[in-house]
Amino acid sequence: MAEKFYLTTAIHYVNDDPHIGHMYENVVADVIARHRRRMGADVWFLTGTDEHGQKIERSAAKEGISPIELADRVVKTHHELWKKLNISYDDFIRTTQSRHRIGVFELIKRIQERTPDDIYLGEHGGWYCQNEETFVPENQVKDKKDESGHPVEWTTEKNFFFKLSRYTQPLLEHYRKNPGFVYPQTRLNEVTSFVEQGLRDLSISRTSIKWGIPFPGDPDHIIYVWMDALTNYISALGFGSADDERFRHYWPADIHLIGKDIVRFHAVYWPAFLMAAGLELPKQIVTHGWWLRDNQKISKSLGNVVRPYNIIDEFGADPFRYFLLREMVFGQDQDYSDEAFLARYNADLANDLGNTLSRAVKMSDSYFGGKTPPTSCDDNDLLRASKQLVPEYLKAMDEFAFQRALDAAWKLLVATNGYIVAKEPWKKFKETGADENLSRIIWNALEALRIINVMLAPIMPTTTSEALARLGASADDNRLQWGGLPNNVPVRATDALFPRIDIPQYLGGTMSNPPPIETTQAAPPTIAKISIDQFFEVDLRVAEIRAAEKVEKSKKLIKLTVFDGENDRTLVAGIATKYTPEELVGRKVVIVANLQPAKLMGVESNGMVLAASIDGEPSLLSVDPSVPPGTKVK
RNA sequence: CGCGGGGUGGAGCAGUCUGGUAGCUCGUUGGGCUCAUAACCCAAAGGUCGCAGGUUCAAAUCCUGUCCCCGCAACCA
Repeated sequence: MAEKFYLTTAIHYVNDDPHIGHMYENVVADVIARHRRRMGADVWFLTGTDEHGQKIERSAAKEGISPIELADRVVKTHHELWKKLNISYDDFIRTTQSRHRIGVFELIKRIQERTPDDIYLGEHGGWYCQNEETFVPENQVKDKKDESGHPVEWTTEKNFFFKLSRYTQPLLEHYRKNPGFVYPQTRLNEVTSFVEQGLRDLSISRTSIKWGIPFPGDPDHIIYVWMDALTNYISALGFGSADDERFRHYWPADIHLIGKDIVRFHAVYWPAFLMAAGLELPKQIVTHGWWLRDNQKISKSLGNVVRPYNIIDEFGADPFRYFLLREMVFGQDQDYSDEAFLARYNADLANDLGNTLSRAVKMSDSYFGGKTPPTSCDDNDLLRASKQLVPEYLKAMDEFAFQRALDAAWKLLVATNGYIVAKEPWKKFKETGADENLSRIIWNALEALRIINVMLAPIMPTTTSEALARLGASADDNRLQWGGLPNNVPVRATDALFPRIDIPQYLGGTMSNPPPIETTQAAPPTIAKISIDQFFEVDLRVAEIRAAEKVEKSKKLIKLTVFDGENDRTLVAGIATKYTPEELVGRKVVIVANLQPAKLMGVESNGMVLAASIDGEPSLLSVDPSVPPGTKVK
């Protein structure tokens, strides 16, 4: 009986098309799944989508469609992409499916039965916006207004709560006993110190949201994000349904693969829910890093979302999959660029892998009548190299160190190239013909390439099948031991597997032309026209800076005392990245004098200093020194 | 003292947990080969591993302090 192996990705939120981060996560999961499968495990690989919540509700409303219509549309792009990327998932869960709802109900029921006071009705306080009919997250509230300027009020509502606080000690205990529970270790340390500060109970329902799963027995309440989303890992297995055989077989999960940003929910909330319900905990939560663009986090608002569909379309899934795993040190963040991809493609895939395959196959083809050589060999340098490198490769694969795994494969590849040069088979063919010695040499090179391609198969499933077939092995060969290549079977010498690419030409000419990167630009904000009267509502004046000091513990803020012609007033400006307090004193600036006061880092600011902003860098508007303070600006 | 990540040859990065001659890819220079995708092979130049202390026979690696960069959180009025 094969060992079961249950692997999940996070479910992806459907408010937008997937980007490189989602792609990376699913590719990594797929590589793990394929590797385990061919090592004989009984793998169940789950991915899916998170479709509930306010954002979806609102995006859909904006487009004038129902939430489910929006979700259906985005899910379609997910499916298409995963097909394109060869993601071999066994199941795809959507949180809008009835099986998911059944699973969530069952989880809540189990918690209520087991520890009745773990879920209770309590009061939740937050900033509520009348216009949007919703609670606004704390960080989007400024001066009692939300991001779009609507007034918000501190409001309380009745919510269901989960008694997370009760699980502080049990969780810490679990971390202590299972140091591998979160990988890598630094993430577990992070979680541990968070839990050590003590946990607060968790609000698990909202009455202000419509789009979601109603709370059992109280349909005014909608089950809130994490209680809903996390449950997908068991609802997909049929948890709570009549047919829960899969749940009984595959649960607990062997690996939840997630991004490092949601480790808290998976390592704290999720195990707490499961403990409360009396269910087994997942064995391991594996966290990966982020893809960055120009060393910045990818975000929609920055408009630097990377969606390299052009790369995938042009080069196919395999080179892209290879790049994702080779370029990133698992767990760390990594910068993305098309140039880096192209460099890897040419150097590793075209020059090394493709070219070596090509030269070896062509020699076999022409020296041995289109077939693999008649004589095998079980004592040579390449055999010894493979005996050392294959275990290294396997160890790295088990540790999610894909970069090292690929390194091991490439060492064997480089050794093969070196072997060919050292043995000079072309010379031997001219001198002595296709004798036994030559047969061994070519066979060794082909056999090493067979093993290399078997190593690479989980990462590049399509091209390695093709390569194995060209070598005379079977396309689904998965034997990592030396000696698997048959004699006297046809090889296929044909076109290049990874044709070299002319990088400057691909990037469209000179360096002065920045390469086309597939990004979605943030839509240019459309600013409504205002009347001149509206403009005059803004009281712009010249003011002189009398004093300036940095605001304590702040990075950007400088507290200014300015003379506006009548009074000294205090205002706070976010310009510390560019200006020191000393150089500001005595300077004349333009201020907005009738702005509502606001508190920033505890300092009240009465007005605003005008500055031009270049990529977030402020540059103060200067005024002719002869202009006296208090002068109106229009 | 908010939390975390990073500082290693020209560029990009491994290596740090489990101290022991500093490694990979790209780039540069010289040579070789011509089977192969103007590719491949060999060799060379290039690093006081941010800085300062400490532990040790031995420190990129462990400890202490310090500087700089980047995220997150809190402040861009």
